Amino acid sequence: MQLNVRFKMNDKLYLKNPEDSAVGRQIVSEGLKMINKLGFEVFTFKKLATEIHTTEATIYRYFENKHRLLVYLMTWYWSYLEYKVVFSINNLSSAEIKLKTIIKLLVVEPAHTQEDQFISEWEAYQLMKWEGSKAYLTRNVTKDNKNRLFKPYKDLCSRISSIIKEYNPKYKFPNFLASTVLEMSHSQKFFMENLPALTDSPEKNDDKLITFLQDLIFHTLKK
Amino acid sequence: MQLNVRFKMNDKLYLKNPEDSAVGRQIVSEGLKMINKLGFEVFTFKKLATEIHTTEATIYRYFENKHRLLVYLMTWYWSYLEYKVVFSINNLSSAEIKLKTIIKLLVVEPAHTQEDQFISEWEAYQLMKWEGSKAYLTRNVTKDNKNRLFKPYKDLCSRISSIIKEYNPKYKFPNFLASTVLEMSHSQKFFMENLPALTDSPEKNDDKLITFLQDLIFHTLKK
DNA sequence: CAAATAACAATAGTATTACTATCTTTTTTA
DNA sequence: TAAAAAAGATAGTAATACTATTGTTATTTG
Repeated sequence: MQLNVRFKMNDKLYLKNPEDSAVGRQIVSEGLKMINKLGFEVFTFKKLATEIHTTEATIYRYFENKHRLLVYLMTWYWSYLEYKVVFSINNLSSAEIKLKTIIKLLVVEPAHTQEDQFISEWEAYQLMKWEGSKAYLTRNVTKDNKNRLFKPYKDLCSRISSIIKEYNPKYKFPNFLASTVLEMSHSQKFFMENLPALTDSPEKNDDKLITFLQDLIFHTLKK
Repeated sequence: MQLNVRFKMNDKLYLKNPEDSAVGRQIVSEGLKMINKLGFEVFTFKKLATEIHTTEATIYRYFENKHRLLVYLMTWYWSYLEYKVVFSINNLSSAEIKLKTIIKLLVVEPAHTQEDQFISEWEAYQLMKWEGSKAYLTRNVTKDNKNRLFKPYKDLCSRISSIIKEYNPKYKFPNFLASTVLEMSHSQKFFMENLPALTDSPEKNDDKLITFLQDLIFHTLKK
């Protein structure tokens, strides 16, 4: 089975929908790869234009600036993660198993092989790890938030939050806990790979992080 | 009592020690304020030079680029936090009370009044909240880390980690937990103020965040 | 099928950024 | 008080982050 997911993207994210044309799709998919390769600060529309044999002007017809492209990509990934979460816990009846499944899903790096999707899952995962928080750590958060650009992130968070409530309806801080797990599943991986002294897993050992997060969640939610 | 703290800064952080001259100190203290005002991306050395009535060239004699200034400031703040942590738990014998004290210290915004220090604590706290992770989320992490630029952050983390171990010597993930608390004490505050849907505290209510983090830590460390 | 229209390429141009270089003046220190 | 160091003044460059214009090529629609 070769599944191909698409999400309805907020139209404030772009000037012209990149999904509607070949160039548009290239801007998004190659842009993602290039941001990962160079880092967001070094990435420019000029470089991307050269890479995909188009012009800067063309890219600017799709995205207002490179930050919008970043938010577009992150938004796609958050939606994708919510989809994966929903899919993975489908038919599971125990909230405990649901939460365990979600943590694994968040921590484990997706496979890199044969990805012929519009947006590469593996690349999106790398982006989350390295540039994810830059989507909201700007002076435009409030405006962007009003434009509902972070809705997919909030939806993902509240999806996890509701399972936390399912597990322990009396727990007072399901959103804090959900966003903590979400944030930490990515940033602790960054630490493991780049600043291992901040972690307890010097090698790329996902199991320890999974155990840590599961412990954290279930001890906290103990009834 | 008017205490004035100074830390030995890593000399890889600057080209010329800004503490040694009036302009240097202005670059640091006004630079901090300006980054907070404009946001790191919009901040430039040119603008800072105009503000403090000096030239770009002069600033470049102190710092290689604006990212180095950011790391300098963050490094100062991490050292300062460690100092505050050590100071605040001095004479406390119970590891539990130590951890509770530290969480409060991390979460509560410092007072803004009459700060005649070289670096304003309140401004540094804002910087941590808005730009903190940008210090390490770059393609230079590894190099910067080799130059020991993140040592103060690691020291702060391991300081907390050792109290966690003191509280429960059998706990397997003291570093994960310490860095989680450290990161979350700042980024959940950012969420509370800017993306409250991700939290359980719509108003600026520190108590809830403090309770959440204390719960998190003590349930996790339950023997 | 022709005409209209939208999309894209090509090109040019501007203000700002992120620097480097050089020379002069001022301040510090020996 | 002379030498050295720091700062100021000024200039310049390559790259960035855009905007605008015009011509060309697809695509849509009447």
